[in-house]
Amino acid sequence: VTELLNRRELAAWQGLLRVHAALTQELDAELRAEHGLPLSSYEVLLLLADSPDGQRRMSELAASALLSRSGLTRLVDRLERSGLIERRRCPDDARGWFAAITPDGRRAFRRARPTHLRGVRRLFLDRLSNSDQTALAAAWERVLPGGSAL
Amino acid sequence: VTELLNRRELAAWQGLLRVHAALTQELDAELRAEHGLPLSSYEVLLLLADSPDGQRRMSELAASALLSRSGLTRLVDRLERSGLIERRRCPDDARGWFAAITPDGRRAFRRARPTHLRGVRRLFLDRLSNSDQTALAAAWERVLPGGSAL
DNA sequence: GAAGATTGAAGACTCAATCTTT
DNA sequence: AAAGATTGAGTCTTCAATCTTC
Repeated sequence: VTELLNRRELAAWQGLLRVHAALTQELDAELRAEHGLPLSSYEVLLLLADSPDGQRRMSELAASALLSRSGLTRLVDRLERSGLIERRRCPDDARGWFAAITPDGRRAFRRARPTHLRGVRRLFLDRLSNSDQTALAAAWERVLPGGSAL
Repeated sequence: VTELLNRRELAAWQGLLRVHAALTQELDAELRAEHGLPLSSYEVLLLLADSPDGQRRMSELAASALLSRSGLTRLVDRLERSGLIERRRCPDDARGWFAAITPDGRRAFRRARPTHLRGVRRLFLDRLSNSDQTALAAAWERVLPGGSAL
């Protein structure tokens, strides 16, 4: 049989799964309860609010938001229906589209951001020392260098 | 405005999201391609194979598998349809049910385990030093003490 | 033919309501 | 009344196929 995981390996791996599940569930629930905004929608608004002109290509956005292309299409559909973003044709390439954040979208993002940041601090960052955080960041860089995909 | 995240905090938090997404997607794809077994199903088989008598209460299993009760009910439905596990009445408490792994389930698990372990090593553990792994394990313990829920 | 984006169909998950037993 | 488990309805996601433009 393939060598099983030892205690240290198991703790490192299973902990990642447990912590991710617990944190994303709780953060998603808080954003929905206080702002009617799922975590996935918040993340797209964040990416757009941080972009020059408040817009990004659909496929770029899919990669950054860790979603499939079709998954992003549906999510943008929902956000467009809510009036938080809008689609714009890409002038240089008629195949392409931008997703652009609207004024309503910026308002919703500004309101939701403190909730999210407080949550991330309370559930995650506040429980870690600075050197814990540095160690985590270094580990992530070794696992996925340069923030690349696999 | 609420204080934004600094570079270190952002790297620690965003890295967790990126690494989790990339790893679970790839591990799930490998298990499906080689054994027709989604990662969530593999995890339930693992929990049962490791249990005395190869069985666990439904609600215990839901908590361990990081799923809602109803989510686990559906997953057990699928695994029962595939013949990999079966439901058994709980003798002490007529409200309760056990999910029990079948001989076919044990075979499927034994075949899939090397694929999964190799994947976890290749994508995650092999890219980290022993002290990285120890640091991660310590961090998880601080974020979710005792492997508890929130 | 390949890339950007969308659609149809299906899978998987959650919440709230329900049923049964304690 | 509370706990274990399931169901119905709705949401979110993906894969494969499709359409359009490069």
